[in-house]
Amino acid sequence: MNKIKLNAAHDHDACIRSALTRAESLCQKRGVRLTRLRKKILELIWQSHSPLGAYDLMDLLQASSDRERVAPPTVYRSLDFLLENDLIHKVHSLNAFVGCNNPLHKHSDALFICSNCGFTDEVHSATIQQAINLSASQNRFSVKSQVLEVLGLCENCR
Amino acid sequence: MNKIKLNAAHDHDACIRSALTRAESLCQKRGVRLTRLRKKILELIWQSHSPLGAYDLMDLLQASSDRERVAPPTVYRSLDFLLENDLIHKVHSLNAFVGCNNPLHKHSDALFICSNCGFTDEVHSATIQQAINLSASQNRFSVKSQVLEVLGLCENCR
DNA sequence: AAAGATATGTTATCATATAACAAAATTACC
DNA sequence: GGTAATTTTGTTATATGATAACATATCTTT
Repeated sequence: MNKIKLNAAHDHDACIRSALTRAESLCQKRGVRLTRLRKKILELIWQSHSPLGAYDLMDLLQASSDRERVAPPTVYRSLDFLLENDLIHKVHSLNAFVGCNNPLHKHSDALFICSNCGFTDEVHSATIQQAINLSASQNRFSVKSQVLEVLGLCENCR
Repeated sequence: MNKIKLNAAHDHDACIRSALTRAESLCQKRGVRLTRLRKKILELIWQSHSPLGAYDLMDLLQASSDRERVAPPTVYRSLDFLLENDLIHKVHSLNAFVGCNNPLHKHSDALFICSNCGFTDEVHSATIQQAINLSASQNRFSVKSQVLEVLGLCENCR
């Protein structure tokens, strides 16, 4: 995917800052620790604003700090922490991770991922959820979790 | 996941047979070749009726035939063929593959996957699709493809 | 039967993710 | 403040999933 083309409506710096601020307060509220490493990784994910693989993150960490290259377990542990605390999502179809917009909601949102620029939008739609729940109940299926990843072109790239 | 508990409504042998028959005629119609290997792999996938990983398939192939263990590229090439011809789906959240029910439709269906027995049901819901399309258009996003995987408990396991 | 095309075999390697244990940092408690 | 307990990070090795590149075999057409 190419570098993201920021659109006018999207102040990316503000977006990153607010995501980090929300993460801080959420972790404080939950009594968990957003350590320097975890925060750095979350920041890198938001800076990209497009799905990043764990090994991409390892490269970025090495580049952004003057530190040694961290090993896979280090980055995966931070990713696990961020996942558990709803601060990021895993994009299964890409083996990659993106920032989560609304970590406060127990959400099962749709991810709209631009295959050109990588811009990823997390959308909560009650309509989609109702449709899935209806289909589940018609098939006598009880839903525990779900993955909805939509690939296509964002407003700027289409 | 455990062995699948077949329910009364599901005649598994007939299910496999009909899937293979449909695959045969579809390939004939399309002028592509359902070779012995590809057919065997498709059969193994349907026998399981639950998502199988590529390496699981390698094991099963070895066990079911008296042949040597096939190497990864061999099985992945067959899987690619089956994917291209809409005979199977990839379950991204499990890195696994399941048989496709309706290979004739250009479909983007929901997969309901039982996390207990692995039974996987492919459901086409116009309601879900409409909801996704609506949400996409509201976000000025043009959809190319989508992945909807619902994990939970099937009728028998809940 | 030969040539061309398609499919499969083989070896090596890349990409993604985790197990197991050691060291360091943080927190809790006295 | 100092020590124990807990949590986090570092390190090494390895598991798991997937593909590249090239060789051999099989099928198709003539």
